[in-house]
Amino acid sequence: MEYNSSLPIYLQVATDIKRQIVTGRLEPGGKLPSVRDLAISYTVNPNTVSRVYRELEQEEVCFTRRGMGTFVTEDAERIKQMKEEMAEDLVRDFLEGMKQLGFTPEEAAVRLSRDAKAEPGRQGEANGQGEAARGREH
Amino acid sequence: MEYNSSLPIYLQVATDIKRQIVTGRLEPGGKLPSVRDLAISYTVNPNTVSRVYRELEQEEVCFTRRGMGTFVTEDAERIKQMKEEMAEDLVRDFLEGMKQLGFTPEEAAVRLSRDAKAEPGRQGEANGQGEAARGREH
Amino acid sequence: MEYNSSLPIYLQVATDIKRQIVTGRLEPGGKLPSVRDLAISYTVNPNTVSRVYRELEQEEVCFTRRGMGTFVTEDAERIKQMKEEMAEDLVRDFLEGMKQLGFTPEEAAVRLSRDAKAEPGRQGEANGQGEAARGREH
Amino acid sequence: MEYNSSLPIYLQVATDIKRQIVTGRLEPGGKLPSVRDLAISYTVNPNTVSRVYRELEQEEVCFTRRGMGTFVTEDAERIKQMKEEMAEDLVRDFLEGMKQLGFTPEEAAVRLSRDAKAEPGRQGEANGQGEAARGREH
DNA sequence: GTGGTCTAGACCACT
DNA sequence: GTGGTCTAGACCACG
Repeated sequence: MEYNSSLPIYLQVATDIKRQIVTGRLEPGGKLPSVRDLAISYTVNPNTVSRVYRELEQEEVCFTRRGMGTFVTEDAERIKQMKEEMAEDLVRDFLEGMKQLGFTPEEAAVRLSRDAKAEPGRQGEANGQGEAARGREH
Repeated sequence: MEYNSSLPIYLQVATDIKRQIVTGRLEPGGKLPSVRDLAISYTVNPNTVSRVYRELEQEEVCFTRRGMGTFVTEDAERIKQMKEEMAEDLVRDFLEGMKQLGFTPEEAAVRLSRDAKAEPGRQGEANGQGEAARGREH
Repeated sequence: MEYNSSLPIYLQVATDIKRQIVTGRLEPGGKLPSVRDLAISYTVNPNTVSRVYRELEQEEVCFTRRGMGTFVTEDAERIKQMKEEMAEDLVRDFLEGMKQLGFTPEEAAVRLSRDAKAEPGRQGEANGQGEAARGREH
Repeated sequence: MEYNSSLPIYLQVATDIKRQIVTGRLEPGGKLPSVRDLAISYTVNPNTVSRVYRELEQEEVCFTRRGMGTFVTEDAERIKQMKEEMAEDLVRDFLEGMKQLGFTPEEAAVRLSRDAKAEPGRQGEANGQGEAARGREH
């Protein structure tokens, strides 16, 4: 994962976790790594991971059982909803950017459709793993 | 303009200027503010603005006449081309983000078309002014 | 190296580096001195050296790896091409100077051939070292 | 004339005068402009022009008659000799530059001959006038 | 006035 | 350790 200094690290990590959840790499009800392990794999401070889990809990994406660990929500509907929200954010940002270039939403959509065809979907390749723990010291 | 600490300020300012050029708020051949004036309006150091103008020159978007000032290129073709490039970048970033959520380009395009219709183009509003100098301490 | 105040120092240093590259004193792919070291050896500010390296990168003579350093391009063809460009510049300047004295290019060539014979080539001596850091106060 | 800040202005002006003499634009025995007029046409300080004339006198290119003005030497041989010297300087600088690029004098001569043919002599055009008084304040 | 160059010194991200 | 960015302030050449 690449870090973007514009956002607090904990939010960037949280987004990365959420992506793994909405794409099914992390299964509903599945156990998340321990705070300590996740801290190591992302090369961040354990306190930061704690904050990540707190954030995810607040968004009702995860839940914690004392002594057991942190788990992905079992609410498939909530996961689907979250995927929607994240997609909406991307759409909104894209349209905003295009607007700043002088394109109307319709023009943006036309353009995207054209380009999307040029670069057809390769679903299998879409969510490669292995970009997990590229760190940053803390 | 909002600053995003992930990108060097000089590139963010450069992008802002380019947006004003591609949307026609700055006319081909028109004079850009002086280094010092732009430094004041963006609340950055004059050296930073120099770097912005140097960057824009390198991209052949502007040209400089010593003692006269810095000007928007008169090459309308270049401006059009730049607008294309900037739009391509947004499209690429959007598709990449959607891909990370598990959407194929086709799915992304479908979704965008749907949302674009929901929020129809308001051409008149597209190029709002007035978001000039929101500062940054120094 | 002797400084000639007519040209910005960063270009003079850049030219010096390029000379070392085209003559093979600096090898393709080889590491250049760090910004700080070069700043010391030329007795200039590190920012000036940064600008030198930026310039060389723009000319595709060098490339940079963050945290690793700056390196000579591995593209031998580019180096050869650059040597041609630099030679062309010298030829052009020479012919221009002779023209201002009233010599045609042919006359200039004849004269040069005569003088070149008088001072025959000493290939071994051509790439003398040891003219490194002759300073400049700061 | 373009000024080159690497050299004292008086030497740059002197060189310009000498070029006009060796190319015949200023005739042997001819009168040079007054200090005051030359100062105006070059936009420099009259003291600077005085120094120019002093320099030219010392090189025996000009002579001064009190109350009459400054004149080009009538010694055609001296003029021819000076042209030689100036050409020699150019040749030497060119060969030095090529040597720094790794070319032997022979190689430099070969290259120049080739390029000189590519850009054949246009003697009539060689010494255009009209680039006299492009100034510089003082 | 304009932009261009240079210095000094700071802080950051990356390895 | 590496280079990249930014600031502050100085001086210069050009018009």
